[in-house]
Amino acid sequence: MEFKEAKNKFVQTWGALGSQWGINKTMAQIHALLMVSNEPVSMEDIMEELQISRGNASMNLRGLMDWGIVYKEYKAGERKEFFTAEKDLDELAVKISRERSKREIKPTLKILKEVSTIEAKDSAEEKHFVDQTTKLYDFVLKADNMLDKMTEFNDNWLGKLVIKMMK
Amino acid sequence: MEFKEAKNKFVQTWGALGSQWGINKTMAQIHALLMVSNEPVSMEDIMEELQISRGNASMNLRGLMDWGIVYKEYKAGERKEFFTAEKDLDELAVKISRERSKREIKPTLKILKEVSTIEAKDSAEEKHFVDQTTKLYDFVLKADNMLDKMTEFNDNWLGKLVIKMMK
DNA sequence: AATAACTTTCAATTATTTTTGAAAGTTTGA
DNA sequence: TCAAACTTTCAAAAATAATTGAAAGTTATT
Repeated sequence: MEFKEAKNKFVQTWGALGSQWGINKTMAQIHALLMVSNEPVSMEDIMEELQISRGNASMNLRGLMDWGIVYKEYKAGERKEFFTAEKDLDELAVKISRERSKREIKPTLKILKEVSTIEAKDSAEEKHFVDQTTKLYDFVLKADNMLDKMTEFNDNWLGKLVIKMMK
Repeated sequence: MEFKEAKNKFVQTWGALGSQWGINKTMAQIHALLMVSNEPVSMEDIMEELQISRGNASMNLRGLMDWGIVYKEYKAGERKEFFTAEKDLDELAVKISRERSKREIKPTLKILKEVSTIEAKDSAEEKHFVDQTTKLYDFVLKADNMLDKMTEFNDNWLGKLVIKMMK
């Protein structure tokens, strides 16, 4: 396999994966493209490589910057903007975890707290509901704390964690 | 908040969460409904509670059974089928992890292996591509192994893990 | 202050995904 | 073997999400 083919394959694969994880395909593809680029890429080049419109490129780049995993860069003497991706994978994982926690887990916890604290009358049905949603609340809270802990490590936490787990 | 309202809120929330994670809304809602039901639910009842068609219920129930997180049950003397969800949350997490590994991570690893082993000529661009995809391969492989380890614990692995991490 | 070089926005279009419902399929029991 | 009581399938319709492209917006330069 030659370079161009490999690069394309990687971008396509990462894009497909993105859509399974609630990130849109183009956004994931742009991210993939930037991750494997050794230097900042202009919007023009992104449009060209992925065959997408200016509007599409602009919106998805913004999305990636909102996630904190893509940065704008300016080159001296050049008027246009260039983009780079976070390339450190531990850092990438940390940012994605934090963002998902903020966007999804925290709001879910709030709802779980609410629904699990209704006054369960004596019916088995209601008791089970309260019991199950309480367990779910505890579980999700614990999972979220785990993510927090991981961001504390930060330096190769995944490697350290795997070692700990094997003991 | 009264029971019916709480139950509905929970089902809606879980459904919305599902769509962010690549699982469709109805599938997640059915799962939510079954999780908080203290006894098996018929397809008829699911259709009624979620206001969905027979075809939709049938297909999504099958999807949930393919994930191994919903089971069919038969009641003596009754002709129709009933459904229950896996209610043990550790078990649920293990099943979802295993399935995602099989469906998404393993195929991705295969591609990453392929593209990271092209012969990088001497251009900085190609070198960076090989370097970055290799790192990604290692990272994803490690993450996948971590999931495997977690399934070994199985009994409240999440709690144990959090304790370990705090040390 | 005018213009050139760029980026962002958003209504309309296009593509994708989900849902429906009726026909076909299956199983049980008389 | 027939029919009743179910479930599954799948083509068409509906709903949702992504994309386009041109106009509006912004910023730097002369």
